[in-house]
Amino acid sequence: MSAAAATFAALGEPSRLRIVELLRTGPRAVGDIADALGLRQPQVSKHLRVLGEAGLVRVRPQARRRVYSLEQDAFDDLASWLDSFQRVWETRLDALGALLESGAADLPTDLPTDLPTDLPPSPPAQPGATSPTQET
Amino acid sequence: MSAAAATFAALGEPSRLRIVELLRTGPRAVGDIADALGLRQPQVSKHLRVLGEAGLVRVRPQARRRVYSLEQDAFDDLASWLDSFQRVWETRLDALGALLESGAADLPTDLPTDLPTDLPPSPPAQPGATSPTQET
DNA sequence: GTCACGTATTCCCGTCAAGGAATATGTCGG
DNA sequence: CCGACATATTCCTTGACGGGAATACGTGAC
Repeated sequence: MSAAAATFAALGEPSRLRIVELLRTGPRAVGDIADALGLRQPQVSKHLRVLGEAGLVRVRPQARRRVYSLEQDAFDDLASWLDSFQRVWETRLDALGALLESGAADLPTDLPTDLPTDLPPSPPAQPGATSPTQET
Repeated sequence: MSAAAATFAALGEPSRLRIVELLRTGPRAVGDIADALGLRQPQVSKHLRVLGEAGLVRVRPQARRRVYSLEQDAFDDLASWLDSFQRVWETRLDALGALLESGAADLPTDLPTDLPTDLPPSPPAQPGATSPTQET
């Protein structure tokens, strides 16, 4: 599994995502995380293990406690992965614009000129609103 | 499950991530995706459904085919989610800078850029690497 | 050494999701 | 209407994952 997929899989678990978002406010020990999120300590340890294997957190033993913090590099990698998508839109829109300006009204039929507009009755899902997915 | 978690979960499946990365090069019909990735058509349809419910792709019926393309909004949302993490580092670095300027500043400029509770400078973290536990 | 504390690991179990195969739905051409 | 093509859906099985409970490990205090 690609590293990116492992990263996404780790973040795809709600409890783990909450842990990551909590650590966004600063490093925390295992017990503190469990307390803050209302989770049990063993589950938190398990989740932290997965997050660690995905390179998302690092641990620093401090006396008897183990303080976890976010691993910046992982988020940098995520950002550059995302960047490779941002450029897609720009490139495609530029290409479309150039094509239109060049007087090419005879667009090939297989040219995807379908960026904007119509959306068939399918996924209204968007972060920030609950998806119509069958959620238990 | 938060919408962000659903998005990450969708991308956390290797085949789905490959589909998304393929669609980065432009819209594709289901059969073309299956052919390009060496997957079977029903599985591709299932994955596309999940991606659609996560708001990551949209579909445009075109004759007998259904052409899928990336949904830009989902990636914008991901980017802003990531930004909220980037600011963490900046904030801390700013705080560090402010601290230096505020008078305690006779420190060398090559001060290790550590977080609130000092970090040893050694981030070999690459996605797909090892656990954070100190392998002794 | 012994104990208490914090954390990691193990085992068990229920659930869920992914792949395979078969089939249903939908759409176009004749 | 019918057949061919493209895609979606269903059923089934199996493996992985998450939570609960109990326990092992490591470290500091006495």
